[in-house]
Amino acid sequence: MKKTILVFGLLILGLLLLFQLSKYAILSGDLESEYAIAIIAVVFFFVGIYLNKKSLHKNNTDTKEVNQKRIKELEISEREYEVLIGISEGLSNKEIGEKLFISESTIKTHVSNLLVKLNAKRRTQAIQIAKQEHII
Amino acid sequence: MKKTILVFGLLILGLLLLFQLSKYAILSGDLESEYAIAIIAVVFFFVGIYLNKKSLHKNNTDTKEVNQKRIKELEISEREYEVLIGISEGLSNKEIGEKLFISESTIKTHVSNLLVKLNAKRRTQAIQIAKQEHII
DNA sequence: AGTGCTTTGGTACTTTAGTATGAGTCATCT
DNA sequence: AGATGACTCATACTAAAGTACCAAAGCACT
Repeated sequence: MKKTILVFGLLILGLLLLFQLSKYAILSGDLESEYAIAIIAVVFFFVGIYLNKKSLHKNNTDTKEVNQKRIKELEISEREYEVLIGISEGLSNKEIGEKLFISESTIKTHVSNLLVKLNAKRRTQAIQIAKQEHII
Repeated sequence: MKKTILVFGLLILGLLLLFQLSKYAILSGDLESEYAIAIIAVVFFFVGIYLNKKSLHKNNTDTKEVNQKRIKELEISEREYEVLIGISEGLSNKEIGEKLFISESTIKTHVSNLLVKLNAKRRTQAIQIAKQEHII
């Protein structure tokens, strides 16, 4: 957060400086007004692109941040989450068990608990809800 | 495509016009150079944002276009695709049947064919593959 | 009119999924 | 030390999902 403020502060400062410089350059005749205007145009053009990318990127990281919080809110444990990932990868209970080195019975227990916590009736619905909640 | 060229042409024309106008405005003293520069800055700032959004949006529609082609390549029929959507929504065969007003038996047939066409062992895997193929 | 494809539906059967219940282990917290 | 919660596993069921095979209706194309 502090970094963002610093970057923006420097950005605005730089732009104001450029602003003043170009104004005096034009008035004093040191610089052709075409060049000054062109520089301003190009700079602001890229500033526009930069800020746009920044804000879009922010949204992405925001939704990724929601993940962990939501998982905790739903009281999904570490192991249950691993099972959830297995489900979303299209694995069977048996395959998930082999992947995590535990029995199929245990997977069934985890899946059952997951369905309750995600308020889903089936594993396919669990996938859909988990995606909606941005936890996978 | 033609529309894009038209928009860009008009955009460039407008910017050039603005450019010339501001130059003459400054030279003739009709307008304070600050204002001219400010206008240029603001305009190019938004042009930067606009072009950025445009290019990002283009990528999205591109991936959406892949959809239909891939569905045909995989020889997935209209009805099968509707069933696939039902699966991805987390519905049971029975629920999909009720949604499409056909029997559960028929859904099972469609699902079975879908699994072969998508090279999946389970409906959950079908979801994963369908997402990978950008067909849902 | 015949061919091919999609869609529909059914029966019978096998395999997964999911529920309910109980129980043991282990680490952590109080 | 005892409570708590996460993880493990098993048995016994019930409910879905999936497979295999067959069959018929409808549509488009030639």
